[in-house]
Amino acid sequence: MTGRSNQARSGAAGAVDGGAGLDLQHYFPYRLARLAEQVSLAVAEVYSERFALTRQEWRVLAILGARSEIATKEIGPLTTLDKMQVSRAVQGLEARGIVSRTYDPADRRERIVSLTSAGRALYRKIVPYALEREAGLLAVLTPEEIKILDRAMRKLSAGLA
Amino acid sequence: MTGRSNQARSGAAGAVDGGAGLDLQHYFPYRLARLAEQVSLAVAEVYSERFALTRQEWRVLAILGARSEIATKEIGPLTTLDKMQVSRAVQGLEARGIVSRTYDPADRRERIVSLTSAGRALYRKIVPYALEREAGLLAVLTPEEIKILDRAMRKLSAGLA
DNA sequence: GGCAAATCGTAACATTTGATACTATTTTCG
DNA sequence: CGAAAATAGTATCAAATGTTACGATTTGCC
Repeated sequence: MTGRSNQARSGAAGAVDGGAGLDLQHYFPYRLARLAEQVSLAVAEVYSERFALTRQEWRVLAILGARSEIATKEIGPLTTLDKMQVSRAVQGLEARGIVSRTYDPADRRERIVSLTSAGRALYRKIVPYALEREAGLLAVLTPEEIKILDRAMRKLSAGLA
Repeated sequence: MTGRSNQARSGAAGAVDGGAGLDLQHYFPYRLARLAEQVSLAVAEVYSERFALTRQEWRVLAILGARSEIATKEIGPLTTLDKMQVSRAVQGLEARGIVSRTYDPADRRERIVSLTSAGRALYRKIVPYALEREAGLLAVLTPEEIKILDRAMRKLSAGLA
């Protein structure tokens, strides 16, 4: 990704010659996927190993911690989960007493999800660890790097939407 | 991730109060996972929709394009795939005539994977699109931003290893 | 008002992915 | 040398995930 680092590097090691080469180790999409997976794994230690939540459940919990009560259909857009993932995550959380559900009286197709008090307690317990993890990750960067990384991520994301 | 953007923002919208809050939309691990998924999807258009390869098969092909011949056991570390994923990806590629395999005479447990000529042709066909995609993604960034992004990714990755 | 189309959430099925254990071979070392 | 341990790759089974279609309800429109 450093400029043309992935451009024609012909004649290398018996590879396909006469055309462009692609070095996977330096290919930006690969590197990004790899990093995201590493980070995801590191964060999963918090919610998964310590609190037995799936990634999807954790995302839903994170949203509910901030909103406390939410219509099921709003969860998807906020968590980047499709409606089936949301359905399963919420069912999982309900089975463990972390959320409860009621039907919206104004539209009985919809269900409202709320944190139980156990859910609120769990949220309060997890969040410090999650924030600590985030801070720990970013600690290797300078404030300047964080700022640019933030901007770059926004721009990349916007460029894809 | 911008400094303490995820720190205590108590009293917001009926949420859990008296403790720290975590805004998922600004939580770095979430944002990174989201971006990586977007990018992955964009790149998958190239190898998946146009050439019917899975992500794992594409990674193996990308390695073989540069090496042309490789021991199966070397593929995993180079592609971040576990040995089962490698096994399945290689089988898939072999079934489609993209690679062929022989047993290593020096150690008959090992198998050597090589690109067939059809595989080389496929590689040459895909690579330009893949590089074009990468360039397209990065085009929204300035050279300076690319440089810092590159550095930040390296540092984050190293910090996790 | 009433019927067609849309929406919400989930069930049911298919496919993908992950975990475990097995076969074949090679290496280690008593 | 030869038995025990290690290694490469894969089969097999279990779990997670994606897809399709459905039941219940609401909305739009004639």
